[in-house]
Formats: sequence, C-alpha cells, structure tokens
Amino acid sequence: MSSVQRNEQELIKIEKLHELRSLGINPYPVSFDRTHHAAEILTSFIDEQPDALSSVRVAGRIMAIRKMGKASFCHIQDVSGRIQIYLKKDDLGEAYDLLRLYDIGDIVGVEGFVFRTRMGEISVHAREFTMLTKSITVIPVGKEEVNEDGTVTRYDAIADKEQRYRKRYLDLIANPDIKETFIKRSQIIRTMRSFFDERGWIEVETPILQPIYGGATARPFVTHHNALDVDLYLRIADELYLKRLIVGGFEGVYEISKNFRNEGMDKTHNPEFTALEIYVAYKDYIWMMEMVEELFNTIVLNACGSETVEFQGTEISFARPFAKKKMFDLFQEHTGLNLRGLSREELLTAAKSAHVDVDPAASAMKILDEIFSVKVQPHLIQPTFVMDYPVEMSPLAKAHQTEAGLVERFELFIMGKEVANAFSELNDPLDQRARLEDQAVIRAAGDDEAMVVDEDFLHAIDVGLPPTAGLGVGIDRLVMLLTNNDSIRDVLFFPQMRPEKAHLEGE
RNA sequence: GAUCCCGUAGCUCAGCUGGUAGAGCAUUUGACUUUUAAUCAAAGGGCCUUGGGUUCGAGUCCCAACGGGAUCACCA
Repeated sequence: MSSVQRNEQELIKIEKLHELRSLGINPYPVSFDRTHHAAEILTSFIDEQPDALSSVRVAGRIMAIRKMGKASFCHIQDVSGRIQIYLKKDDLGEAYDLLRLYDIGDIVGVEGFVFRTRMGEISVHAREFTMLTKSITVIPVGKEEVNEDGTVTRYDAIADKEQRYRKRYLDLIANPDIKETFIKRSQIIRTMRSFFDERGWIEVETPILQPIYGGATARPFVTHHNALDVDLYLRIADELYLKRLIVGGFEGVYEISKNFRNEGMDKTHNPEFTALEIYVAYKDYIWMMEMVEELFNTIVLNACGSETVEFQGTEISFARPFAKKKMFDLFQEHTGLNLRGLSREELLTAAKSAHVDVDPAASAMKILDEIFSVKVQPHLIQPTFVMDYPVEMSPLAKAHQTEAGLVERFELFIMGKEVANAFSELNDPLDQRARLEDQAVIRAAGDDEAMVVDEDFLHAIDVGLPPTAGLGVGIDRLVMLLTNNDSIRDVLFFPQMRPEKAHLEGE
C-alpha cells in the first residue's frame, strides 16, 4: 500500500506503534491536560519548598533518553525549553517496561513531582507517563551539553542549510534557539500594529491579485483567472490601493503586506516578502520622519529590551534623534563632487572620476543610484535618514517645496541597507499623470521595471488626494537587523527553494 | 547569469597518488535504581545525488545534469 521506502529504524518504530496498539494503548490520544511549561518549572522551583510543585503535568517531545536499568532519565522539549524527567521502576511498576516502546522524537505527557537531582538538575519525577504521539521517523536530534556558563553546545544537530530550510519543522525541533528569531519577528509586527492602532490608523486589506501592478519598480508574477479569462498580477506593492482609500476619506491606513517580485534571490531578496505601508492624511515627510524615529525606537525597545542592538559585531543605536542627511550633501561628503543638476553625460564623467563602474548606456537616475550605493550607502551604518531625492527616481513623490528637481522623500538606512522609504505623496493630478507617462516612455524604451500607467489610480488622484505622508518598511530586513541574522532565509520560516525533483518512478 | 565549493548510513563527518565502504551519535540486544554529550559489551544498517566516460578496476579522475552554499552581477 505504502509507496514510501522505510529504513530499518522507521520499520522498528512502526513495529513499536503496532505493539502499543495491541496492548490497548492509543498512541495518538486527543488531548492532554498540562499544568506547566518546562521553563515555568525551572524558574519557579524552590529547593526549600518542593511541595509547591508536588504535582505537575508537562508535555513535550522526547529529545534524549538515558536508560540505567530500573531507572531512566529523559529530556522532553516543549515550546519553552527542555526539562528532565526521572522514571523509576519502583514508582511506575509494570508501566516502566513500556519505556522500551518510547523513542527520541515521540511526544509524551508526564505527571509527577518536581525535585532536584544529586547532580543539581531540576527534574520531574514521573508518577505517570503517556504516549501522546508516536513518531515513526528518525529525527535528527543533536546531543546537548550545558556548559558551566549556561550556554548550550549542540553536537551533530541538523546543519545542512538545504534541509533546514526545506524541512523547517525538523530545524525547529533540532535547533530550538531559532525560535527566538521568529518570536521577535512576531513582537516587531505586533508592536507596529499597536503603535498604529493607538493613533487611530486602521489596518486594511487590499488586493493581492491586481489587474495592473504598481507602486514600485519591479517585475511581477503573472497568474490567470479562469472565470474572467484575464491575467492578473501578484502585487509588487499595495501603495496605489492604500492611496485610493485616503482619497475615499480614511485619514490613516496601513497594511502589512506580502508582496511578490519576480526577480533574483539572494541573502536579502526572497520572491515573496513582507512590507509595511502606511499613509496618513494632512502630514508630510518631515512629520513622517519623526514618526519613524518613534516607531523604530518603540519596536527596538519592545522586541530587544534596549535602545541598542548588536548586528554582526556592530553596535547599532536607535536612540533618538537619528542622523538626517540630504542626498546631495552625502554625495559631496563621500565623493567630493557636487552632483546636483548634472546631465547624464556629466554624471558619467563624475562616476568615472569617483571610480564607480557604470554601464555607459545607463540613465542619469541609474548612474546616481550606482554612485550612491557604492560610495555612500556603505557608510550609513547607524540609522540615517537620507532626504530629498531627484524627481526622476521617485514618480510617486511630491515635488520639493523649495528645491527644484527634488522630491520630498527620505529613506532610512541602517548597516548600509535601506529599511524604510517615505515621501510626501504626490497629489497634484497633472504632475502625477505626467510622471507616470514618463515611466511609460521609459518602459517602452525597454526598461520592463518602469511603472505601468494605472488609469484608475490617476482618476483617484484627479478626485483629490489630501496632503498625505506615506511610508514603506521592509519587515524582513528590519527583522534581520534586530535578530542579528544576515540572511533573509533565516527570518522566514519557509524561504523559497527550487522544488526538489520529483522521483523518477513511473517514467 | 558568472565563478568557486559541497552532495558518502537517520544525523555530523572521515575516506591520501584509483584496489571489495569507515567513525561518533542514533537503532537493536545485554548489563546498570540520581544520570546528563551517561557508561560498558556486542550486533544490524550504504544505488557513495543522477547519467555518461577513462580504466583490468571509480566514492576517489574527466564530462554533463540535478540540488545546495558562498562570492559577484542584476534587482530595492
């Protein structure tokens, strides 16, 4: 019946499963009443008052078994950590012999009293133990050694990145420390939500399947709707929809959005990723900058418990205020050149003199971008707002109040990476139309990442978008920074992987 | 897309200039009633990623494919 090839160890486990059943034991009962997590017991046990924990019920996965004849020790792992269980034949009688049907990887429930062993480990002395789930596969569990300083050394745990990403459930079992990252990720997002909710801005949901994609420059994923017989795009951003809601009269909306971009994958790019976007009416980018400072400061305090964070050996301070620099001042500072208002040809010359390699056919915008990323970006280690971008780089941002050719836009850089992008939103309908039509020209010239004209969006802007400040934050990159992970794959439970080749049977 | 590295037992890894496949953990059996990377004794477990080639002989050398990693390029 089964087409799965079982190895020797799996066959033995299945045999044990059958034996449990034949003894009238259900290896998959429906529930277990638990009173304590492992960590609760470890922190609340007091040697002078053992009676306070004279009957506890714990549950978890068996991670180690040490049999010593008529007494045994095992470690079980629950969401909070590990705790040792002591099983003694004198106390368990016949049931003790069932232990031979229990293996590393099985999930068990234990009732007993808490005590401290001769070696000093707080443990549960079992009066009962119950199979809650018999595992029939071998899980790659590395042995653990608790060092004197309390750190844990793990031996031979699953290390192959491919397996860790493809079978994250095994990774979580064998390397439980990584749960920290994902718990922090959740705290970061929760902090954002409550920060916005407290200010009366509302969380909304906008389409993931979009007939026209927009709001960013990127290649989309295409899919097809059968009933309508039309192609739809997975969103690359939700910006244009959120602005429509501001047009409609909401004064603060945000969305934590899964976006999809059909581009390369590397340490900082996954085809699907999470972004926050928020739009607040009657505000501008200067106001937004202060809001971002406060938001990030709050997030870091909540998720990390401190205003400073260590990332790959560098201390990052989120103490307010953050540095604020104008883009062209930064060019001046790091290249010695004034690039303001230069033509494409002049920028090419400037790039050459700054020893930045650029494609000779690149647009002025791309040359500036290249010089910036090579000469400036690596210096932006501590949180730094970069302000006032050239208009060509920002087709959805409002023209600067006083600086011709610039827009009211900032990006926040940390550790040389962009983590936030914001502007005073462009709400001049004629200007917006002209800018998107410029994009269409660039697109027609072969740049398939330039924006597509979305007539309905333009119509919404015609109707009237109030003065509005908008912000986008790359959640994954922020989580990387705050959890000291240098690969996006380590902050996603299930990073995109090439599908494994199907087995060749039947061909 | 380019370059380099990797793919051997359930896991972590050895395997030299080609000569019938190794260890630790895990598993099985036995001993052991406070151990903790438990210990001690014995045993079982392999399509060496796949497909070609060179060779009397390939885990090992060559080519290709597949999967992964790293760096670079592209991309916010």
